[in-house]
Amino acid sequence: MTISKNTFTGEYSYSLDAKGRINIPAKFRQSLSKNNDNTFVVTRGLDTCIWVYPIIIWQKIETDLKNLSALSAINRSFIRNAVRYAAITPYDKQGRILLTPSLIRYAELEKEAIIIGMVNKIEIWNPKTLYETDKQNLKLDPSTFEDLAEKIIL
Amino acid sequence: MTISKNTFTGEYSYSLDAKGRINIPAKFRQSLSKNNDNTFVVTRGLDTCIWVYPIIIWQKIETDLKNLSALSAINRSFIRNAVRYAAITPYDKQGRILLTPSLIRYAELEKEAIIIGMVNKIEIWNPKTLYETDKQNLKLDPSTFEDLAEKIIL
DNA sequence: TAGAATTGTGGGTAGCTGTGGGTAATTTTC
DNA sequence: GAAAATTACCCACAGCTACCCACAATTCTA
Repeated sequence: MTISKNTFTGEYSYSLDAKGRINIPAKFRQSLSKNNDNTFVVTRGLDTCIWVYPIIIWQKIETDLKNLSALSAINRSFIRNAVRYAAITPYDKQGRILLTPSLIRYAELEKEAIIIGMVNKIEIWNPKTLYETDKQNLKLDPSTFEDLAEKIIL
Repeated sequence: MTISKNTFTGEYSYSLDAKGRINIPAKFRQSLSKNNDNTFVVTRGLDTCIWVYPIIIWQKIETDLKNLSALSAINRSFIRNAVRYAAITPYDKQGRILLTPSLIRYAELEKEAIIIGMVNKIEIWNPKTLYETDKQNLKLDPSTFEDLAEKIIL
């Protein structure tokens, strides 16, 4: 396997079932490194979607958060917002993870869902919301994209 | 099991009963390392909430406190608050801990309570108070938030 | 191309979880 | 020292979750 571990690309259409479970594409599961213990962490994304991390990546975030002093009110608020909506979910024998009702509400998920590989994390979207967000983003300053493209691609 | 011990994430709604008992989410109890002996330490939080530590973590904090300079006013008041109201509470067969009347009053707790995993500790809130505190925190310096987010999440 | 293996989706059930309440032991009060 | 109040420990039970199995559709393979 030459493809690097814990890296996700591509877009897939999956369905959320009545119990709040959703399948993670087999390709994504196969990309997980062994030490992830078949486990993801789900949390609120910055857009109207759910972010899914391999637990190994999330543990790095946890460690950093542990090192913030609780004496500062800003730190406390930051930690609270960062971890409040996070849930650790190992996937079952069929490769599905369980989403919390709170996250499903936040991402406005119904039955149909789009799963997108975002390199080091995965996003889960309601197709309609994704379409609307894409449309909005087209209006953003294109030069910003060019700056990013130069930094990353070149 | 690669999932780290004594680490708590997520938000849950639980109820405080007439005897001052409250359930600790099963997931949090399962995250406790064996040497905690099914026991937590509860004390006043720096916000209007109750802080709950695994006893092992609390012992580490006590040691650190002893090493803090007694000269600094903030340290003195922190020590006074943290230690003075601390109570050791093992959880019962149903997974509940007993809160002291003094702590219940301090956190303005009524029947409904929100329990938040804060990585290395747990917070217990009155939902209303939490909502108000959230609103207040929006007024904190946003640039600090962004700095933290860039350092930690990316 | 046909068979085998894998993948995505749905559903059933045993056991666990959260919540309330009871009772015996212990402490407090007069 | 007895009565009252409090505490610690136990049981009950409804609702939910984790785990299991089934099966159709798709992909792989020889």
